Amino acid sequence: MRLKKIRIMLNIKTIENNRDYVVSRLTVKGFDAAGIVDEIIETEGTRRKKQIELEALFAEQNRVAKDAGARIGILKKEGKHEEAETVKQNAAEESAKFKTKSEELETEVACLEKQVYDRLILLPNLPHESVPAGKSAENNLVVKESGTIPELNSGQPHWELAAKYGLIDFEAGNKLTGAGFPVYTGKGAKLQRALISMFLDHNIEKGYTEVQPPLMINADSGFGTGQLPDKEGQMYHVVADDFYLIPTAEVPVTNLYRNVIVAESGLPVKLTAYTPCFRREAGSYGKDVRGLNRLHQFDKVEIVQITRPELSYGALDGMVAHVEELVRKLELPYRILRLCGGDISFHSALTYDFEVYSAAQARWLEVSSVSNFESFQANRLKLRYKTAQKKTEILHTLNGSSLALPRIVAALLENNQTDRGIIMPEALVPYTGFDIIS
RNA sequence: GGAGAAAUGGCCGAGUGGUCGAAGGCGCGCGCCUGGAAAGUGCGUAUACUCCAAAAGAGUAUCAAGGGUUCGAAUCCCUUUUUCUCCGCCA
Repeated sequence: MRLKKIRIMLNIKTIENNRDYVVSRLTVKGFDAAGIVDEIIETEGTRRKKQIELEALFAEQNRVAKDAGARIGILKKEGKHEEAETVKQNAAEESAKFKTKSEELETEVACLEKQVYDRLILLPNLPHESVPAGKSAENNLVVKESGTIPELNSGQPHWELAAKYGLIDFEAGNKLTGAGFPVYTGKGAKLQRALISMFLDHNIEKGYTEVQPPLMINADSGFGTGQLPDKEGQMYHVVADDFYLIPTAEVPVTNLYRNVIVAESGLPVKLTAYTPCFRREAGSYGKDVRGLNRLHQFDKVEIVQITRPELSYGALDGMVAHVEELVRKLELPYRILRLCGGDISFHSALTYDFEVYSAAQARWLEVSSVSNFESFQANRLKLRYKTAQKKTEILHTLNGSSLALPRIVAALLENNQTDRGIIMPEALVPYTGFDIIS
């Protein structure tokens, strides 16, 4: 007998038991869920009823087959083949009574199941209570601002500085691939490597284990962390083998724990990974894509944590503090935002963004995004843990950038430019091997 | 890329159409034995979902994944994936 397992994406139970709460929370994200939620609850109710009926039919069929099987086994051993044949035919007849009905029900259940599933994946994660209301980035809440914004007399933007000092060749990237794929050269290349090493060391020091994951993932992984199906167009798709280029290390690293039941003693899981990230960024334009501001390929060091549900917000605070420390080491003026409902991502419950000030462009640039996904990803991933009492419980996943390189480089170049050249922050010098770019 | 072999529970490993959700062993848990331990010995040891107020109990599904044949599939057939051996290619 075959019955497809229901793929629990989100907790249907949560939706059923807290219908109004779910709907009202999702309005914070500007999402009108009432219709979908009601459909889910209704369809799921029907599905469950049919499912119970179906299982009862299967039980009958199994009973018939098992009884017959037991008798046939004995008869055959005794060499009574004719009697065995009779038992066989009786079983076939008896079973036929249930067959038609169960096949019909089976189709029906599969259909209902798909209906529920199709609607379930449309629902974003519920935002945390502290997520401010608001439609766009303007409504994000600045929770902290720190550092001094340098006063430049004749500040050049980073793309000019990059050309002046021979750090980045955007033209060459255009030739090799296309816009958004820069070529780093000389001290520019070394600076990349230095930042990556510094960031990784900082994370390792704080108990994160370094991982080097694949840069391509399959569809299951894309689904597990929520890139699929709703963000399909943002990933590069390798058609010949049906792989996707990772948009962030979060995807392969978190998916290490897809379909895993972790022992409670193994928690929290803390991983860090450096990878290039590939994003199609369809629909971007203007000053947002100038220079390093928005690229199709960029470098990022990521941190991922997996914790027990009751500890996830403590872990989120810890990660924010951790990233803040790193930004301070770079001596960049920064601010921390709590994203409002309209700006927070589909799968996040609470997100803090870090922005550094880019002096020559006179604007804030996002360099890190630290989020708690609560059980949203874990549900998709089927990521759970065993309690000391041997109960299986869902986990929470979190991740953050620590840090994304391009805009850090942009800010470093712009903010630290002097007549003599670009001064490196002290903490970075052991990694670059030079203290000034001139 | 070609040819062959294989995939079984936490691990090892038996099982080629029927009393099989799966022998046996290891590991693990709880007892007994012991002054204590080891050895020995007894019992128990997968996951998900559902029914039930809950417990007890029961049902369904799962032997790489998906599909098929059959009254009945770990076992037969098809597809896919992965692993091993040989050949080819290669950093």
